[in-house]
Amino acid sequence: MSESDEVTTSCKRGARREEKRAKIVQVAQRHFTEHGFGNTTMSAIAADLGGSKTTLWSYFSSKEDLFAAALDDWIDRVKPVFDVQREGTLQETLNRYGCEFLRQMLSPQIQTLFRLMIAEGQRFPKMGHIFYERAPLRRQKALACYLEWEMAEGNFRKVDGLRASAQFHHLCFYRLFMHSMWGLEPDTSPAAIRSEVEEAVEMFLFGYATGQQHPA
Amino acid sequence: MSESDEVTTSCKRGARREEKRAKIVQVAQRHFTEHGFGNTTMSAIAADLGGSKTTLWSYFSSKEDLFAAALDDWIDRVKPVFDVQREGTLQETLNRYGCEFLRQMLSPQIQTLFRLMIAEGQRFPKMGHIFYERAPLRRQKALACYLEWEMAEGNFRKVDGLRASAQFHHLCFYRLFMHSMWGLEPDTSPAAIRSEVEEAVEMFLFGYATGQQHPA
DNA sequence: CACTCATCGTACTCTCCAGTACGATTACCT
DNA sequence: AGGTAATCGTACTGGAGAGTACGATGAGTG
Repeated sequence: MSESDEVTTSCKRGARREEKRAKIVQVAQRHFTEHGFGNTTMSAIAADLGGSKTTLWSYFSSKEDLFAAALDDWIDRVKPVFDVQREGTLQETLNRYGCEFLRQMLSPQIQTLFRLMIAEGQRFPKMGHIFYERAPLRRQKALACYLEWEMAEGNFRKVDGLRASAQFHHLCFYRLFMHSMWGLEPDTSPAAIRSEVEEAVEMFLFGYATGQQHPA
Repeated sequence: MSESDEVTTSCKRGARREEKRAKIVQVAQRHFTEHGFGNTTMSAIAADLGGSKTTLWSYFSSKEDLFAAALDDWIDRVKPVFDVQREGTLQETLNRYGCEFLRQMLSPQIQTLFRLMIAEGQRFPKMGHIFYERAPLRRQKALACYLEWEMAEGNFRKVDGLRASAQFHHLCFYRLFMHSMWGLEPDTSPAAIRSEVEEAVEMFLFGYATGQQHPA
């Protein structure tokens, strides 16, 4: 967004400006993610920076501008391990991947990000798209890719890989995740995570019906 | 909460007070669910009521008080059709139930309720518990009851009914629901709903693995 | 009728906070 | 050195909105 503004005539000035901007965004991020949009004040950010408000406004012309920049940067930074380590059976791989995924989703950072996206989503319609494409969709594509490989190997029914991938993610995380969002303080120990994911994987692969075969 | 305060010495006065209170809560509810907590003003509620601000504060001593009351009442009122109509096969029943469920979840009211729960959840820690028990949990129990019946009939693997129920609900609604939350404006036509639920049901019952039987 | 409680309207205080004005200071650049 | 951009601190404006004060008007009760 701000790299290619124009050829920076001076070197140190331009560099400092970038640095400062980054620092502002970083501080703003902390405030926004700790208190949300409404309860964060520009004055507090300026004070925290040690600088003056004037300077703040010379970088971002409004609070919403700053928020957008902070969220942008945050989303860029949230690049958790999307990789699917293809070791062992399909079942083993899904278990391993699922546990790692769920563990990440239960981290405070991700919780806060979701909370912000949902709470302020109305105010920034574009944010939703950006967020969705960079985080959940990217994830789902990565797993879909793996699932399609397993389809080719003959270990997985031939279905829409992306949808199956989304289904798997939802199965793994929404129960504990939403409980956590609602303040129910669910058990998020490694053992609980493992159990949650195991149930999901088993159902995902084998289903619950008895005495019948796949319709397809 | 306010029924058993004390024996109302006068009859008409007490009755009117209850009525008025209910009306206030109702109006407040509309405002809160339409604009959220932060963007709702007490003055607007008073104006909408036709009454004066003084009266408002004679019923609720603060904005947060009123919000709590409104949410309380709302949660009481959210009693969508939890019943599972047991007609046709397991598959048919799940499809019918799932579609109705998803349809309800995509309504603006439910969306807003979730948004409020998540956004203001920090401010009202108790709310999360109340909400969870009255809405999602109640739902999941209703379906779990049906699933356990199907287990007894031999059509469903013998597993934890509540967890399976939760899994089914999550499979059905989270994809479209969250897309809608993020402002992605997904297709929510009856056809799209049907398709989403069909995929969920099929996976739920039969799984995706090929060439193997249930491990249990 | 006398009394009381609820309500009303209006105008007010108080606080918080985004955003601005302005003059002074400190880098950097040529 | 002299010019220029960025920065600083402080004090201000302006608006929004929670909550209050107060005097007036009814309606219900005894």
